[in-house]
Amino acid sequence: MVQPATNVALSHSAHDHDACIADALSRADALCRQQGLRLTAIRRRVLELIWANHQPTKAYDLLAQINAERGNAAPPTVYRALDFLLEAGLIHKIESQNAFIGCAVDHERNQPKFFICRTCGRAAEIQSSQIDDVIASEAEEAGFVVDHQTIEVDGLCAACAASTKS
Amino acid sequence: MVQPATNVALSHSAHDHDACIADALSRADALCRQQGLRLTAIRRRVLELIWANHQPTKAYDLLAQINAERGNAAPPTVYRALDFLLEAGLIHKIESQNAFIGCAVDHERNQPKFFICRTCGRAAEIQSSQIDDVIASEAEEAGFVVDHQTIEVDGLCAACAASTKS
DNA sequence: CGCGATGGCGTTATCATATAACATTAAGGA
DNA sequence: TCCTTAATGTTATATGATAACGCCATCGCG
Ligand SMILES: [Zn+2]
Ligand SMILES: [Zn+2]
Ligand SMILES: [Zn+2]
Ligand SMILES: [Zn+2]
Repeated sequence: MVQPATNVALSHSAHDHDACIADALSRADALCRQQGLRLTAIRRRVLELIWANHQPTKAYDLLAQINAERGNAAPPTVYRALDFLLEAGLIHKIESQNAFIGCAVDHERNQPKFFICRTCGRAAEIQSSQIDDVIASEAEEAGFVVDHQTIEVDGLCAACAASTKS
Repeated sequence: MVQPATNVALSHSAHDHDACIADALSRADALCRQQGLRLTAIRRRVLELIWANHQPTKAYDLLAQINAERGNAAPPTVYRALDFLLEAGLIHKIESQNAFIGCAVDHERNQPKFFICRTCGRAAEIQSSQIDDVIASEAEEAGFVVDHQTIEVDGLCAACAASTKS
């Protein structure tokens, strides 16, 4: 079972990170098998790097990490992998940072949304559907048909807020 | 009195656009006078262009519009004006589009948030504080201290939805 | 008034992010 | 096998944003 992402992602306490990455990859494998998508070597490696970083990660940083191990890939290599992963719902883009982060959330009834700590850089995807409900009702009222949401809340996570308190 | 921005901005019906621009500029003049900020010629012109476009506008488009009339400004000219206007709260950045839009909203008790129509390109800043309230309570629960929000809801405005209907 | 401090702007160069276009290779089905 | 399609490689370029430096206008002060 996946724990609420909020806790793991924003927590500063240690966790079994290898297992965390492995879980994400096996979920990805399962999802792709089930949907007839091809999680090729590059795509899988990009996803793995994103999870390994465990923070919103920039495309060119991924590119550098890839090139450190396999030679000289060009930007399209990474961007195509990112496009695939986005499309498959395996990652999200953090628009306010031009960065990408892994998704461990079920989006049947809610859209992606994030708390992002400006101090430690961690981003937590939160799953509550309350925000979606309010947006839906506001949209309804305005006759607006919702397609996609970008919700990124910047601030201080609990741990960083605590250590800031003079 | 400023009407709720939602209606004006997403409405496809005509409005007195010259007055709309003039209002925005006079509000900006007042705010800057009051806060001891200098709304210089360039800054004012950039703000005017943003309002004239009445849609999220890209920095390099503004640059082109400026250059069409005054010669050859360089990117920093526009970006510095944009930084000033953002800082002053006179415009917002639409992160999902790397574009900028004028603000006609009172942000005492709520943070910027937008409905953006993918068909007509219009963006409406909505003022409801319900969304802020829910986010605040979710944040509270997680011990997260909110600093800034990026809320951009993409979809179809009422007018475009109506004309799409089969 | 003369002077120095500051802020705004011009200019050049460069960095950062993302995609277009086309060639090549790999995978999968008849 | 051979054909089709999807994925990847490769080169070039588009698009978005900032660093760094110098000049000049504005303003406070002696
Ligand atoms: Zn997600
Ligand atoms: Zn933190
Ligand atoms: Zn606003
Ligand atoms: Zn529309």
